Amino acid sequence: MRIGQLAQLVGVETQTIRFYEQQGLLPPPDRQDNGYRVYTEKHGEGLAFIRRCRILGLSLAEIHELQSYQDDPHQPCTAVNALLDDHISHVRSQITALQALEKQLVSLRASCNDDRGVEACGVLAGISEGNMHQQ
Amino acid sequence: MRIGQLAQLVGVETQTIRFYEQQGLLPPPDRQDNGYRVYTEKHGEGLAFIRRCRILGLSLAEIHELQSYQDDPHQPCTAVNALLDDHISHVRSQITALQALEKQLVSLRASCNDDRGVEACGVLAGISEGNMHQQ
DNA sequence: TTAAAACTATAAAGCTACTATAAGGTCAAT
DNA sequence: ATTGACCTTATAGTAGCTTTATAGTTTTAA
Ligand SMILES: [Zn+2]
Ligand SMILES: [Zn+2]
Ligand SMILES: [Zn+2]
Ligand SMILES: [Zn+2]
Repeated sequence: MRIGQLAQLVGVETQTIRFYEQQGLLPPPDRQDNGYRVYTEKHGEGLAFIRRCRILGLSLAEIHELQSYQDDPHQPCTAVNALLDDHISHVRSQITALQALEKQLVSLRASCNDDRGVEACGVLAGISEGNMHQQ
Repeated sequence: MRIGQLAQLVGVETQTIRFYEQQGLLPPPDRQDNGYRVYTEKHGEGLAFIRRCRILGLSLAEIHELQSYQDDPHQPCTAVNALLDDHISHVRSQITALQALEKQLVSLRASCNDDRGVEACGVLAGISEGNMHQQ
């Protein structure tokens, strides 16, 4: 299986596959005589794993860490679960920050309707005056 | 006023000020004979405006757009308000996506307790099996 | 058969919004 | 005279790819 087929199978671009290989997330495959990469099903599974992790918002570093646990299956899975717990709290704090931001933006937006000139725009005035309530 | 004083006044690093100048967000100040930048109060206001926009999550491109409106004060402010509306919807869709993600992560986490080996870890199994419900 | 289309390879740059480092010039005080 | 604080430019690094450039290979079609 060549790189294009693998890419289509998993739904990634070929460059992305090369990039993961370069980053050490995907093992370097064998090469044909012409230098073309040849992939096996294992590579497909590995790549799909990476993609699912990315969809879950995990960073490449976190994925790398997960892979190191996979390579050592007799360890207790405490570290895996802890990694996920950490990531969940990342996500939660992002949500909290964005919600505070949304509130601020909505109140700023409420300070203007569309029937004004830029010089009287409540939004621009609100930003310029700097009476922003820090979270 | 030199760059260090301006930086301290607004609470930014000096490199950030030079960066904004390079990006066309802050007008190039006059220079002393020795090449040092000399800033006025106007620059201070401009820089503070940029920083407040950044705190509101606006991109440098969006800030640039806002500045172009400021330079043309007789236009109606429809575009300003529209920019903010767009940004609010950016933020809202990010929140929605993150909330869906959080749900997925929490349910994945619930599939494992800490008292297993990596080979039986519900989290790793959940990712590997790929039975993830796409949002 | 040959020429174009499609695929592969590497290397390097671009994206965002800075931050950090290097190597050096300027200035006040000691 | 030299230390230290400040300023200058240029360059590289961050994350996770995407895009571009350049070139070699394979497949398909005329
Ligand atoms: Zn994380
Ligand atoms: Zn307005
Ligand atoms: Zn925006
Ligand atoms: Zn587990």
